[in-house]
Order: sequence, then structure tokens, then C-alpha cells
Amino acid sequence: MTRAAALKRPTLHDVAREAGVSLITASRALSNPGVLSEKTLERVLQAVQDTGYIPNLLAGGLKSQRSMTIAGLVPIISVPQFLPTIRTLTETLDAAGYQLFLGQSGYDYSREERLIDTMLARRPDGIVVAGLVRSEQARDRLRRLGVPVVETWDLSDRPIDVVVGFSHLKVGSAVAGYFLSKGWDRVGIATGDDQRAMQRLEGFLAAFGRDVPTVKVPAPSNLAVGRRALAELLQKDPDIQAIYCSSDGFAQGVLVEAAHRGLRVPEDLAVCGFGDADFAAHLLPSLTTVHVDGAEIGRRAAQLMLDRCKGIAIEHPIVDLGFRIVERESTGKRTLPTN
Amino acid sequence: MTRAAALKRPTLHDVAREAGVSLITASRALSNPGVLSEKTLERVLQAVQDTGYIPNLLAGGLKSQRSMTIAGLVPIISVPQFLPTIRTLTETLDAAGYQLFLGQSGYDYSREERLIDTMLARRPDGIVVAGLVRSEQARDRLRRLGVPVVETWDLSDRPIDVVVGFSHLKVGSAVAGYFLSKGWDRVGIATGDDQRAMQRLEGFLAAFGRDVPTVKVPAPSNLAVGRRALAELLQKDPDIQAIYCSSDGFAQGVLVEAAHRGLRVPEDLAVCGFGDADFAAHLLPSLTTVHVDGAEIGRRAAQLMLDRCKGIAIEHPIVDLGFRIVERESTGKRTLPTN
DNA sequence: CTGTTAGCGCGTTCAT
DNA sequence: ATGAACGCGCTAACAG
Repeated sequence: MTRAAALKRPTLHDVAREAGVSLITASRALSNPGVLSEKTLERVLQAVQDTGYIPNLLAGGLKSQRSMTIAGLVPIISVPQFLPTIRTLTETLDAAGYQLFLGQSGYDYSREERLIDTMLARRPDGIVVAGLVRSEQARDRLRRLGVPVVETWDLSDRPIDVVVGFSHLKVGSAVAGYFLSKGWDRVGIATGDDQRAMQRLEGFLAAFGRDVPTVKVPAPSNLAVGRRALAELLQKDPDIQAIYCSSDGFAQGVLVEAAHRGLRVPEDLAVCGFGDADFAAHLLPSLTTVHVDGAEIGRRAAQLMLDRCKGIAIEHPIVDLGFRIVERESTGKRTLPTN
Repeated sequence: MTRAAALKRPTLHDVAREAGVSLITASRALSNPGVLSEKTLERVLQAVQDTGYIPNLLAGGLKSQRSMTIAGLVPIISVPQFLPTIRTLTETLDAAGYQLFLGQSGYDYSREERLIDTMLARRPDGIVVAGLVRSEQARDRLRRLGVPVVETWDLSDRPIDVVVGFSHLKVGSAVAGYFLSKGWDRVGIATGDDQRAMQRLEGFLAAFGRDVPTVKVPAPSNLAVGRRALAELLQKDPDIQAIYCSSDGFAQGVLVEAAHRGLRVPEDLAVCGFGDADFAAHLLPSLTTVHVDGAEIGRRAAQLMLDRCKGIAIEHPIVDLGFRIVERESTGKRTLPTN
């Protein structure tokens, strides 16, 4: 039944016959309508309607060597952090006729190389990565193949091809600087163990000037582990004044656990997150965090990829979109009542 | 450069030549290794290594009429609700060699028909939908084409093909029953305006027996709009006792706003969410909600789709995975201290 | 167990 | 402005 129906699907050949033109004329009516006379064009389009023709991009792509697909590599699809990026990436590519397909490399990166090969088998016209490709072998391979690659959510002097993001090292040192400016001495860190969070940690410690109590959890972090993380940090230092968390969900867990323990935020404990998730501004107290424009990363990544696919030269292959610390109540910012 | 490198990519032909076998033998070494002699198999695999061959699934799919891809239709990719489903769907399909590609229909459903046609042009072996396909025309078209379709997160007597989910009508009446059992009379509803939330609303009102103050917001709802929704509901009824929210993020906003206004939960105001998001159990107070196993929906949907693709008959095309109300502190459940 | 033949549906190249 | 021939890279169907 399925098979039978599939075999019945009209091809461009059927359309051409129905319209009384040659195959190629029918083809042009869809891909390059400008060159046809109005009458033939109209006849073909009518035939498309009548036959219920749906183009076969697989066949077209085989010949033209352009699949009109882009592969996307993410650690895990459900990481909230990357969602706005995936959304705008999908939308921008879609508007240009490209389809994004996603693959999960997992946070241990062991699957990275195999995954890339699996995806390459579908002949994507390009690859967008959340983060940097870590395997040197995979980087070499991609460079050698000449596939357009846009790495995101990070920065590198030596991207495979193009990179659009920001410096996690700088984020870390900016937060440390902020904490220092507040005069906080006894601080702690609750962080996921992924590469980018580790870089922020490194930047923080370098700028802070000394080691601080740290709880490291397997990425991705969330509210539940945030609660446990605060418990652990308080064991390490009961008089801790401020905590930097590697995600807003993580930070929210710290807020909840603080409330549970009767700690006032920010008086007893200040909290800073990362990412500026949609809820951060609306928590009680509102959450100080590092704002990153994930949606813009997706848009820029898509645009760069589209340029790359069109063969347009890319002037600046390293795009730093920056970040900013958004100060809110959880680190002591006074605000007017909302609403 | 890209183009040149792309043209240099080894084909199965190159592998066959390198191994000194025919094209089809090389093909079988990859797709059906069992039928070859060990020696030839080894020779071919060696040649694959030497040449750096990456199969071309586009070409293979053209001939075999199986693209090994599944199309996924979601309202918006970043809706938290569907994330576990998308994750397990991706994983289960991936394990079977299938690639999921996602398309966003948007909550207004106007793009639904066009999107389906766009996706069909890539010749997916099947389509998984988050929710039901609403357009009757699209339903007819899909049925006629004989494409395997798995609708999810809902139930229907008359699915296009297969459906795996639960009854939103029953969810609504179950929550209403729960509220009634608590003796709450002055209740309110904060809900998104998507089809499924509307059905839960309908079920609630039917079981509750009369109309109640309701705030309807455009889907998807989140924490920020939850805060505003509570403000609105309190205007409609300052003495409201309990609120049912159409998502946990929405409910969290209600909790936050309640705290902001000095309302004690559950003493002054009881709150029930929907979805049992990962944070629901860890909020303060923990959130009573309707548990739905989104990950299992994804797994089952994938399995049913794989069966369908293999031509295995599906005995029960309507799979009800049910739901359950998880009572927590936000509606008065006493709990032992956590940790 | 291995090979030959014949396309899958479409776009490119050249001709008219 | 339109068409004929060819092949993209691979696999199904049949031979041997």
C-alpha cells in the first residue's frame, strides 16, 4: 500500500507529458521560470496542480551536487541554552530553502567523529556546530573536504572555517571582576563540566586571583542539581557570600535551595547565572546573569552559512558577538516594583 | 575550492576499483556484508579506509526509494514541552540509521500545509507530528500518499495512520475532579491558546460544571506571562483559591507572582501545572502537576514509525499512554524535608 | 558468492 | 525559447 502509493507519485516526466512539453521545460518552469514563455509556464504550472506533483529534492540534489540541507551538531537537543539558536537557525535557513537536520554528539564527545561521518553521508551543503569541533582529526577531515563549517557559541583563532560567538574566558573574568568590584571575598562556583563552562571557570579563577570552592556537575546542569550544588558549597564554606553558576537553570536551583534554607538573596548570598534565559528577569529575586544573544548567533550563523553556500567570500570569519552582565536583584540591584 | 574538493570525493566506484571488485560487490560489503566471502569483504573495507570513502545516502535513497529520513513537525522547536519527545525520537531513530529533520509549523497552523509539502519534497520515509495534523486537506493528502504518519501528544478516533499520546479532555476533567475533591469552589484557569490546551480547558469546565475565570494567552506560555496571568486572575476574582495552568513554566510564573504579592501557596492559593517538567518537583513549594511521559512518547512514536517503515503490521494504531496527577506541595501535599 | 544490466528523478551540457 | 542526450552515485533484479 505504502509502496504502491509511493510508486504512483507523479514525476516531472508526468508533469511534462500532461503539459505537452519536454522534461527539461517542466524542470525550468520550477527552477528558472524566467526563461520560459508565459504560456508554456502557465501550462506547466497547471499540470503541476493537476498531477499533484511534489518535486524530488533528492534526485535534483544528486545531479546538482547541492542537497539544500545543513547539518547541525549539538551536544543534546534539549539543552535550553542552544534553543534560541536552533530556532533562528532553522528559520533563517528555511527562508532560503534549506533544511536543517540535527545530530546529537553527546557531552562526552566520543561520538563526535562518528556522528560527523554519519551526517556527511547525507551530503549536507554545510555544517553548523554548537560549540567548537573538539576532535583534531575531525577538524582536519572537514577542512580537507572543504565543507563549509560554522562553529558557534565560542571563539577561536583558528576555526575550521567560520566561527560566530564570544569568549568564554572573558565571560569568566568579567564575572570575577564584577564579584571583586562588589567586595565579595568568599565566593564559590557551581558549574557544568562541558568545555565552554570550563573555560569560563578558568577565566574566573585567573581574574579572581586564587582558587575558590567549586562544585562541578555533569552537563547539562538544571534546577534540581542546582539545589544539591548549593548544599555542597555550603559544606565547603558555610560563610560563602556569592556564587557564580554556569547556567540560569542551575542558578535557579541555588535560589530555590537558598530560600529553602532561609538564606536571603542577596543579603546572605548573592547569585549570578549565565545565559539570560527567558525566566531570569522574572524570578524573585530577579537573577543577575550573563546575557548572550543566542537568537542572534543562530541568525548570523545561518547568514554566514548561506553566503558560504553561494560562494560569497566571507570577510570576517571570526565574529565576536560579545556578552554583557545583566545586573539584577540576586546580586543586590535595587529595582522599582514590577507591574 | 569547495567545489573542487567535493568533486574529488571518492565514490563507491573508486572503492571497487581499489579493491579490485565490481561496484555491486563493494555496495554489498556495506549494506549486506553477510553474503560476501570474508576475504573480499576485508579487501573492500580496507579500500574504504584507504580512499576515505563516505557513502552517499542521497544516491542510495534515490534508487532504493528509502531516504532513511523521518520528518518531524513541531509548532516551535523551542517549546520545552516537546523537548524530551524530540530527544528520544532522535535517539531511537538514529539507532536504526534514520535521520530526523524538523520543521516548524508555527502555532497558527497556517503554514502547516505548505510545510508538509516542503518536507515531502525531501522524500521522508515517514512523518512524526507533535499534536494532530489539523488541516483536513493535509490529512487527506497524507492518507492518499500512503506516507507513514505518527501523530503524538494527543489521541483521536480517526488518526491519519497511527497516534500515540493521551486524552487532553480527560486531563482537564481529572484536574477539575481533583480541585472539586479538595473542596475548592473559587478557581481559575491560566491557559495557552493552542489546540491541546483548549481541549484540557474544555474537559475542565465540563467536569467542573460551570464557567470559571480564565486567562488565555498566546502559546507558548512561560514564566513571564504566568506572573501577568495571576495578576489578571486576581482582578477577576480577588478571593481565588486555586489555579490550573496549562504548562509548568506558566505555573511557575504564578508561583513567583504569588510570592511577590505575599500570597502563601497553598494556604492562600493552590496551583497546579501541566507537564511535570524537570524542575516541577524541585520548586519551593514543589509544584503539583500532570505528569506526561514525553520521553516515552518519543520512543514509542519512533518504534511505531520504524515498524511501519519495515512494513510490520501495527496491531494497535491508537496508543494511549495516559497521564497522572502528581500531587505536591503547591496544592497542599505534606512532604518530608528534602535531602 | 560475485557480476551485469538497468534504471531511480532530475539538472547540466550542448544543440536547435 | 525549447529539446535530446547523458550522467549524478547508487542499488534492485536478475544472471552466472
